[in-house]
Order: sequence, then structure tokens, then C-alpha cells
Amino acid sequence: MGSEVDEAFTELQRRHVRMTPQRRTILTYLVTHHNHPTVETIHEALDQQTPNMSLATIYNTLKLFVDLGIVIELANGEDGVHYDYYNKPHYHAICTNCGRIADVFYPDFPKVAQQLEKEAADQTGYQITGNHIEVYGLCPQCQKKLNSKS
Amino acid sequence: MGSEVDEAFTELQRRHVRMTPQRRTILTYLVTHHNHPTVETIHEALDQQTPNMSLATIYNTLKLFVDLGIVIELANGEDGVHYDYYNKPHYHAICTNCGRIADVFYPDFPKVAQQLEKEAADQTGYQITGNHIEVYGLCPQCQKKLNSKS
DNA sequence: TGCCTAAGTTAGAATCATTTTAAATCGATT
DNA sequence: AATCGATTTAAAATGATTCTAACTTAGGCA
Repeated sequence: MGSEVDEAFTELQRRHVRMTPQRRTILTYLVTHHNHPTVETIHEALDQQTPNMSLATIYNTLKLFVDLGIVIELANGEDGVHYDYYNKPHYHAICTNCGRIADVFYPDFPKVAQQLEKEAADQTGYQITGNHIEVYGLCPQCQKKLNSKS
Repeated sequence: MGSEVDEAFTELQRRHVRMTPQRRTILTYLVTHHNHPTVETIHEALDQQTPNMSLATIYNTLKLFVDLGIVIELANGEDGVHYDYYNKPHYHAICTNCGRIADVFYPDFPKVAQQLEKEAADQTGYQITGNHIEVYGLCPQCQKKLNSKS
């Protein structure tokens, strides 16, 4: 069951990333939770098992993971930045009313993304290395809430 | 030549958005500049022609335009939030080294975006109303700079 | 045309997420 | 086991954005 966590650690070792207890803890949290947490959410959750972890460490570690490409940042228009362990390619639906984030796994997504990356590279000369794709709209809960109001 | 600006104003009138000199000035700037400005860039640029415009007004006005869907926000990972008058559908290439933003106009883009929106709606139940698509990589200038270094 | 009022603007203060600092600690290579 | 550069930490600093309260205005209506 920890296999996905193990895989993530192995990948970091392979890339000669120095391992610390804090990084282990944060990465484990991200791999085992798919709740798109904010820094604050992570800090509170980890405070149970690992008190006194500095906020700066969480910021530093998340920035490291983002730079390594194993984590991506998401802005939901509500509260701060959200983080997502980016293992399998997917994109996100974000609620314009409450900020709720949902994962979208679509078999053709890698193909579509590659198409957009190639076109961008051809047109701009950029050396493309990744993408962020989000769609916006009302989540089911907010649809209900707003309908019952009017 | 002001026709695109006029069109934008007409659209706002049609939507019963109250027009003020500040909103006119900011919208004109956005329609006639495709430089993906930050709030600070806009403030400095407008200070030449319209001194004393409050930063709060620029923030308020941009938020209004974003809510109306005629302007979108872009984070380039470097400095603050960038704004883009979103007239014709397009997406962006963002430099991971310097933050430079390039527009990508791709004929098939609306079709591709619709495909991603439909799949997201089917999978999540969200009522999708828009999208933000970005690809990341090194811009030509940074490719040169980084190559000559090593 | 001129009032009236809700909406918008303003300068400055306040907020708060994120970054910086400098000292203490630690991981991993020898 | 020793070493040293990298990491962590708490606290302070930063700075983009939001809030406040008073002032001004756009646009509908008489």
C-alpha cells in the first residue's frame, strides 16, 4: 500500500535529491491525499503527527517539488495556492463560486496536451516542458445552492 | 482604428455595466496593449496620462473585467498577476526562467478546448463556463542565455 | 434639465501569505 | 566517524492585495 510512496522516494533518490524527515513527511502526505491542500492545510494536518514543523520548511519543500515537476500549483480564486501531487497526467475543474477543485482523468488528455504543446513550440520557439490546464464552472453543490436561492 | 475599443465599450453597455472614466482608461489600455501587464505596469503606464488613479481602482476594475469574462488572469511564477484582454480564444506559453508570456493562436484551439470542457463536465458534473490553458518552457532568449553559460 | 441615490473612487491603513534572515542542525559522502 | 554544504527553524520583514470611511459621480427618473 505504501508502494506509491516508495516509488516517489525512489524517484527522488534517483535524482540525487537530499532526503530529510520533513521532506519525507510532506511527500507522504501529498501522495496519500488527493485533496489539493494549501500550505495551511498541510501545516495543520502534519501538526498532529509532527509538531513544530516550520511553515518556511513547507514552503521550501513545496517549491522544491514544484521545480522537480512532481507537484503542481493551483490557484482556485478563493484561498491561497493549492498543491497537487502530479503523478498521472490529468487536469482540473475549478468551481468559480466556492473554489472546489476536481481531478479530470481523460484517456486522450496526453495526446491533446502534446498537440497544444507542439503548436505552441512551433509558433513561439519556446522549448516546452509542461502544461497546466484548467476548466472553470459551477460545481454540483453550488449549482444546487444557487438554484434553490432563485 | 479605435473600433476594437468601441466594440469593447458597446459590449459593456449592452451588459449594463456602469461606465466611468477610470474603467474607460483601463479597458482602452488593455485592448490596445498585448503585453500582459501587471497591476503595477498598468498603474505606471496610466500615470502619464491620468495621474492619481488609485491602485485600489485598478484592482477593482480588473476584478470586474475578470468576472465579466473579458479579461483573464495569468500567473507567470515571477512577479504578481498578469492580465490579458481575452477577445479571441487563445492560450499562453510561459517561460519557466524569466516569466515572459507569449500568445498562441491555434485554429483548432476552440475545438480542443470544447473537448476538454465536455469531458470535464461529464466526469465531474461541473457546469463549465471557461478554461485557462498554459504551456511552460524556455523562451528563445533564455535558451540562448542558458546555452552560452555552459 | 437637474436631482437623487446607489455605485464607484480615493488615500491610507490593515492584512496576511510568502520570503528573508541568521543561527543551529543535519544528511550523506569520504 | 569527520566534514561541509544543504536544510531547518523562529522570528522579523516584505509586499501584493484588500479594507475602510469619506468623498464623488453616473445614469435613471421626475
